[in-house]
Amino acid sequence: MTFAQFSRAAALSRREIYRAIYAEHGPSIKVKKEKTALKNLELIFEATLKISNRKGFRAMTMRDLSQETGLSLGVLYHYFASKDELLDMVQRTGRSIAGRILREAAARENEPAARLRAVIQTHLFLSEAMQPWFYFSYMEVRHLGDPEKDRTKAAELWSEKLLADIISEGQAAGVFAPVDVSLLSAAIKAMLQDWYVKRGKYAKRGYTVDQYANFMVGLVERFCLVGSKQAAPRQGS
Amino acid sequence: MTFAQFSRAAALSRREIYRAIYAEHGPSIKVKKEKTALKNLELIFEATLKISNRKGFRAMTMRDLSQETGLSLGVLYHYFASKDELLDMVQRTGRSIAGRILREAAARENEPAARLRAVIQTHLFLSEAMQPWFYFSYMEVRHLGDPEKDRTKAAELWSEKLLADIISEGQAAGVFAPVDVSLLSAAIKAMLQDWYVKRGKYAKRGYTVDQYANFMVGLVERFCLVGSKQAAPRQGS
DNA sequence: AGGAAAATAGAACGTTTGTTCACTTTTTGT
DNA sequence: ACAAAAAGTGAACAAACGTTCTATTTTCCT
Repeated sequence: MTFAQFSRAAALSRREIYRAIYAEHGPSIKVKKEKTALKNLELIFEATLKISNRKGFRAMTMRDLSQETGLSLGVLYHYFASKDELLDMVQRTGRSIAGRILREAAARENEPAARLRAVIQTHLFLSEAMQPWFYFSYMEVRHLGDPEKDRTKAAELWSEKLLADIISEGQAAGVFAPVDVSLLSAAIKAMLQDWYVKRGKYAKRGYTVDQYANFMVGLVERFCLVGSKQAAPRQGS
Repeated sequence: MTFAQFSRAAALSRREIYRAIYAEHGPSIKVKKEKTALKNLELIFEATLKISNRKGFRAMTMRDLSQETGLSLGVLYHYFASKDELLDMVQRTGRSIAGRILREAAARENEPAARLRAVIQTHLFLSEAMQPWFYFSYMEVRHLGDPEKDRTKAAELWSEKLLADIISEGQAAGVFAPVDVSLLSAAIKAMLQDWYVKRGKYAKRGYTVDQYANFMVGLVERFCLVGSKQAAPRQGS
């Protein structure tokens, strides 16, 4: 699978995302007309990610947000009750989308090696398509209230366990070598996260997400695939 | 090398660290007697790392810092001119210590495979000994002013280039396979960072830094060492 | 076109923040 | 023991913040 194929397959249109937010947070949002609500929700979320990912959510002021969106302070508070609630909304939305797509990808394959490859690729493609969201979620966990913080950490552990289960299954089937499952899945997660946390670095060096995915899959398979081809791994692409 | 050996070898005594800070920031610090200066500097730095690493430097107030250190607001400002300068001081100190130790470790070995192993181990052991510092530096880059931010990023790229150069050298000597140098050194960095960013996760699972170091070295060597032993990698330790 | 409903604007308010400074307490040198 | 120097205190201040609210503009429906 390539990133281009993934983009076509995954239903990730912006319109739908904001429609889902509007539907879910209906009671909290004091705007009646869907058309203006969607337009402003997109403005607000986009600006929040842009400003926060530059200087941090805590350092972003409501006046920053007002200026960037072109909306007045009063209007902003028609979409959330407080700045903290805005933080929760961004967090929740990203998590629910990411969870859905990852679950679908893991269910599509059966054979352990293929499943492992699919989850790695899908995670990378997803974080590529939603980079600001992933970066935000990663950097702002500390500023969440306890309930939302717990949910975020649980989601991260869930995706790591998804990897661990696949590896364990492969070991039981004899296709993966008996490496330390917990450490290997943690290492895979670390590399997955690096793609969206250090996105700028990879862009500057001219790497595409497809190249990174190929490299990661090669690295992981060469480490734990039993009887992996001993030919030297290829460069980049 | 083990972490215990590293701890004994590296000169990392707290007294010396704060003496260096006091010596370097002499003109900015309005306290004449070295003894009280060192005592309070340690209180301030320790408290800054503790509070900031829980809720972020920006969210830490001077009153938080005053309460945690037991020093009054007025006294705090005898050690730095502003909150931003405190941020810079913490950042600079950690960077200079880390840079010195890494440089020494890289110079000690000659053969590429041994050097690579030494740099990985030293980086891990160092971040283990100074975990709060590393975590702080990683999470608060965004809140630095431009000059200090540039220096921090440069230091990170320097350590990545240190890895890349060792790998390139090993490839030229024929001991490393022709893998993508830039991607491999980036992946190594990602795993090194995961150790101190997710320190709590690994602690909860009962892993020591020595186990993590062995795993990482095994993973990397199995990926790029030409003619690496095909025996299945051992579990954990 | 005109009036009701929805959306928008931004001045104003109370809090919290970083920072200062006149003052008190402690330590030092003789 | 005592003055001078150093260290420490916390009330006070201005700026900046999140949030509210009334007044105004725009949109919608008939």
